[in-house]
Amino acid sequence: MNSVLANLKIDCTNCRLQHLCIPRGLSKQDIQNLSDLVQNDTLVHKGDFIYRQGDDFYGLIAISAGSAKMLSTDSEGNENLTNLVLPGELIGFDGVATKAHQCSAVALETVNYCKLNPAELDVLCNQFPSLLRELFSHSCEAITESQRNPGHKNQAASKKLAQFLLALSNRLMSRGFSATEFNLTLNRQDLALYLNLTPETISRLFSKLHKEKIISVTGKNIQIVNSEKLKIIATE
Amino acid sequence: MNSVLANLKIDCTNCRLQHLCIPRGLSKQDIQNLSDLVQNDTLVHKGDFIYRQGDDFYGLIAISAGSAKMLSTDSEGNENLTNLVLPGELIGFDGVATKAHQCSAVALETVNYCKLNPAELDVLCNQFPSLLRELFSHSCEAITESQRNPGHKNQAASKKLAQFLLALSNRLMSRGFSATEFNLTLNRQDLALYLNLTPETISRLFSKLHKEKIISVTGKNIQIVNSEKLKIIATE
DNA sequence: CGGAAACTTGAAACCTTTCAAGAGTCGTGG
DNA sequence: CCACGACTCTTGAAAGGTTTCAAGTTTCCG
Repeated sequence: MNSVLANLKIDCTNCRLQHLCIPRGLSKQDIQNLSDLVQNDTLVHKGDFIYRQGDDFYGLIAISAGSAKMLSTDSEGNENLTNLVLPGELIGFDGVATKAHQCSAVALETVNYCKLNPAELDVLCNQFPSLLRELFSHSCEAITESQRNPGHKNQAASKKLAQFLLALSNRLMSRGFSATEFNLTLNRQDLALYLNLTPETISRLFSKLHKEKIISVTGKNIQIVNSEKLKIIATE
Repeated sequence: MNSVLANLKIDCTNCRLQHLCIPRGLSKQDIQNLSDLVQNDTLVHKGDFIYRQGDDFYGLIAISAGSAKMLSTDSEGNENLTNLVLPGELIGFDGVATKAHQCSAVALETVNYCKLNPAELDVLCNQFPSLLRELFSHSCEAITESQRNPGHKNQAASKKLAQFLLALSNRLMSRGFSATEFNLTLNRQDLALYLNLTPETISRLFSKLHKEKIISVTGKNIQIVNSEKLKIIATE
């Protein structure tokens, strides 16, 4: 590893995810103000909880590396997987209104994250309205997203899976990763929870898409072989 | 109608929905500040659009009377019904981040609404951080809600319908309406869109619940006859 | 009052789930 | 480094529930 690079302090002013994270659209001065409030680069391992449903509000968190899943247990005790979180995305909004988290965030692999603590969020609210405005914008975007893409509609299972794979491919590409080959950090059970299917159905669909040479599946390694056909399946 | 009451100007400081709407948790001074920025009581009729998907951001809107549905057409041209909106609820967040609305809001009956215009939202952002903070809190709540209750999970159709009816009953009750008898402002087609079922299935379920004397259905008039049994169906 | 739209009801088809069993993968310990 | 055990994944067959297609009935509104 390059030790010069390794010693550079990473903060918001030089983060490679600026265009996705809170700094998006902010002035240099605002990014500096933000950077002074943010706690950078906490590391957690696969399976660790970043926060748990029921915890006191832990802060707004930006995933800087790795991926995480959002879990929420409803009043009947059923566990739902509500989101897959990639680098540059913000989580923690579920603890703002009630001061206690309504979801759990679990690392799917080694994860680095930055955090704006509750106290610093208050500082920001009082002193830097433009930053708060940006956070407001982020949260509104999350609403729109979760309302417009209720990924769990009663569509054909193959359509839901194709849409998931294409969306993931796009999200990975916009983060600088390969759009055609990637590692699925969710296992079949988690993916089934997310898409409202059973693990068996997921497995059958993967096999079918593999046989048809539309994707190549080797365990969690996925290659998109024929994205055109995949798009056709995604639109039916 | 009582003319004295009718002539009283309704604003945020005397609104009966204070406990649900933006003023929730604000100081008297903040409510006054808010009230000065809000445009009160616009009236629209059944079928009218409050705003359309694609419109420039129209403002944050609080429904003060009546009900509305939120529609969004996805990239494939399929129309989804993402929400039923009741008095005291805020809409318009879908236009904040992009400055253009990602959903349409359509009145299901005569609707009155109050509006915080984009320009006033900016004033608020710069001058009254505590109000902006409250809005941020509202938007975070909406995220939590839409992520935790993806009302359209692949559950038994009867369970989804029972859950919908019970949730609607609770929401109406907390707004001062009857919890056991109400008018369904959504038609079967809209309800089917919302629950991800077909109108035929909705119709069959209503007939079944009616025969079993769990609810009484006469067109759009719904009475909850046996809420205990309905709760059992809702939890399976 | 009449026509269009919304709603209801029936029967068959289709797709996912469920249940079951076997195959593959991973990590730990000998 | 290999072996074992647990867990995950795959595959098959049957069952069940919603959708689809179709036709009839009711409601609403001009």
